[in-house]
Amino acid sequence: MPYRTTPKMAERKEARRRKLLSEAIRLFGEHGFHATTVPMIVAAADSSTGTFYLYFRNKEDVFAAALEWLDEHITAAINQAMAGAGPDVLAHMKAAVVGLVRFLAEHPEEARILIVESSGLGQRLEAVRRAVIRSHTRGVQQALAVLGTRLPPMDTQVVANCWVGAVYEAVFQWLDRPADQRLEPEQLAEAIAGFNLRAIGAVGGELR
Amino acid sequence: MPYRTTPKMAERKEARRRKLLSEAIRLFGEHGFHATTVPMIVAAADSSTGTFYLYFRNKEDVFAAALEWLDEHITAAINQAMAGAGPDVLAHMKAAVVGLVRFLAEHPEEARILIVESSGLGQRLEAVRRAVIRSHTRGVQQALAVLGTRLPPMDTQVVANCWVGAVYEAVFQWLDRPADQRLEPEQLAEAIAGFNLRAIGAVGGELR
Amino acid sequence: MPYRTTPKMAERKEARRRKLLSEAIRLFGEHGFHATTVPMIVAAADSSTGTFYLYFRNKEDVFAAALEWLDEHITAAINQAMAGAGPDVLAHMKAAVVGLVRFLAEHPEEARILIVESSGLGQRLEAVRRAVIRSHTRGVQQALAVLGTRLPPMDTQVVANCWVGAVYEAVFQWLDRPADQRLEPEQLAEAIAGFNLRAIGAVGGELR
Amino acid sequence: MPYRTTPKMAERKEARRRKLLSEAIRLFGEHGFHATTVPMIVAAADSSTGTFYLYFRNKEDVFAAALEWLDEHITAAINQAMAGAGPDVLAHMKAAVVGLVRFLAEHPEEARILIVESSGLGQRLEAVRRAVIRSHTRGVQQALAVLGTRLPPMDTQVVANCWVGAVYEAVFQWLDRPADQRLEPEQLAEAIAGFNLRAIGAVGGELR
DNA sequence: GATGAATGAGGCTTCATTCAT
DNA sequence: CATGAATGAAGCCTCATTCAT
Repeated sequence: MPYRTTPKMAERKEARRRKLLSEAIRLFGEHGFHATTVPMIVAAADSSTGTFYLYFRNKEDVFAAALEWLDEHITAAINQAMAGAGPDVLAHMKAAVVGLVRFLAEHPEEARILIVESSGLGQRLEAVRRAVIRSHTRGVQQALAVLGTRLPPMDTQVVANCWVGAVYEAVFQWLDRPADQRLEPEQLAEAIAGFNLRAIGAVGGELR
Repeated sequence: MPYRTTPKMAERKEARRRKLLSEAIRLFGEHGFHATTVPMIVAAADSSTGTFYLYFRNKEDVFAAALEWLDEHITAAINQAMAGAGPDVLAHMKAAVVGLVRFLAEHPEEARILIVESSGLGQRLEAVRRAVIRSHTRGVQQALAVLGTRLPPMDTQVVANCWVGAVYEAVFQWLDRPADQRLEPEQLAEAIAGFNLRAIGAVGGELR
Repeated sequence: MPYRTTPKMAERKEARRRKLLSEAIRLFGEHGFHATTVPMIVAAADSSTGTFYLYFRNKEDVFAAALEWLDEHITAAINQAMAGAGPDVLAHMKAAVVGLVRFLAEHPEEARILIVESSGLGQRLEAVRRAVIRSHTRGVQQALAVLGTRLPPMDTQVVANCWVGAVYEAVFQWLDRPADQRLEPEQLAEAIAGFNLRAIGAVGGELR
Repeated sequence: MPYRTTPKMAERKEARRRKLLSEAIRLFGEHGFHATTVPMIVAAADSSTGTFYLYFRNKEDVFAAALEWLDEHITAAINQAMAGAGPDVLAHMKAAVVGLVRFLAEHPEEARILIVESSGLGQRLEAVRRAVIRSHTRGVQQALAVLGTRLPPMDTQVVANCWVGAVYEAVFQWLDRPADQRLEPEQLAEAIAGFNLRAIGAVGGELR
């Protein structure tokens, strides 16, 4: 008699996949793509090689899934932060920075997969990784476009890259220090946002 | 007749080492640490594996040497740029940015070893890589210290990181575009320097 | 109410087994033993791994069943062909060849499991495969024994092997050509039978 | 000082390769392609995995080399046998059979790689394997062409396949028996040659 | 009976490093 | 000094088989 897949089984399947993915994210963040082995991942997830390949086509695939996960969560964190920021574009931009910094600060291990590795992953993965950062860059660029002529004259492409680079580098260096020597995340966010806002000509929340 | 090491021999030795190192830098930049193999390096340098290990303890060692080479040249480029900048600190800082950007733009392949995947090397190499960037950060921080109270209130640690992050990210994204879609290096440098200077409160070459 | 195995259930069971087996035969013929995986078989048969192991002990088992199936059908085809051949032994032998060739030509995919890679299965399967061919060889040998002294002097053992080898090789090479470049099966059978009959000294349907 | 590759080294290299290849041939013949593992080969050759991949691109490559080796030696054996056979075409054909049978009988382990495996090796290998047998078939066909109208009417394509199939099957079945129950190789060769010659209408060394 | 998720042994292959020549 | 053949540890991945549902 044709038994069907029970909802319980589907749940367990999903749970397994999530476990594998979350351990993979952690390990990729800690050791990078190459130094993280499939055996390491399955051991951390209390699973087995076979199971791993049941859920992911290969090691690259799980790395891509990790980046995707990160992308979604970063985007959500930024959107949520912006949602509470009122109508002003500058306030939005600041909120986005604060949301991003807060997220990165609260998920240090996951965040590290954005720095820890770069090319040498085959074109495919590097492209995905770049896309994550590039999507923020685009957001910044759009905001700058809205501000338009009120800005000092500047190349918005370059400025957007500077903006994003400033955020990530500041956060990563912050993550690199021992936890007891770190600023409060809020202060960090404030400092970075201040830097960037001044860089586009805003003073005291106003473009002057 | 007892051999002596003639100057000529020493020259040849040095030349061989340089050849190996320069090919290694190029290949690391192109493919990353893991995807670059020792056989690839020695083939490119018309040498042999045995000889490679005569000049470098191992693959990490040559990567470290590559980073060191890059550090020296970047530092030299910056210092040279600053040397022609007059007495003003702000002018110095701008000159440093311009010098750095110009160097990275002129040595794209070598520059890439700073972003290119290098993890899973034990902490050691990653630390070296960080050190290169950190040394610029320190330079920026010192300059900021000199400007002292004339600056808007800001955490100089964070600001220095933002400053450096802005430079590198903007340059790397610039390198990522097809050559015919790039700004002129000078314009790029100008845009980045403008971003950073505004971010520390400078307007029109003056701290407002 | 106590269950009894209804005839209908037994039918369905048998049908399932047949489906699995026939798909397995097809796939083994197409890809060989190793390149055919259990998942491939169950997918082709719209079944599941679990069910597969309900009907077959393991992958070797289904291959053995495939060979057995082929043996039975080949034997039946030969017997049927011989049944219509009148009393003459030579006519019987010719009819057997024709029947075999016709069957192989009409079931090319199934026939291929006799040539297709099947080794590395322990001796067991290879032995089964050999047995199929050997049984024809025995048939030939018995016929030769009946003809006895009317034959030219020859080692019947060797001759029987030659006879069978000639049939299979000719058919397999025939199967290897594109369908539009093949002789008609009847002509093929005629040619092979002629070869073999001449080889045992028969000319014009008579032992010279 | 640029040491050159000494002749002694080249010798050793060649010896290593030969050792690996000959052990591979033996093992392939014994167990077939799939059941023969690279570790098995290197262990038998007192070598190491790394060395194996120094001489062969992969496992398929060494199998191809094995087939090539066999092809060369079979061809040589046949040619040598034919060289001493006088001017008559029939005598040549008989000599070829005798030469082939003798070679296969004297190299039973190597010969087995021609039967033991077939498709499922990727197209490439199967093609190579087929080519070995097909080249004999072509030789037979050419000889038949020379005999031309003196032959009974027959499809030379089919006949050539029968001819070759008869030889191989008879030899392989012969190899399958325990050594003490085998005919003498010369008698075997004689019997097979007799079968084939009669099959093309030759009686007593003459086409009648 | 039927299902398919889970397992893990074991295969192939790469490449940093050594050492005899 | 220079060479490159040899090594083997270790990684990725497949797939036959089991068993809880």
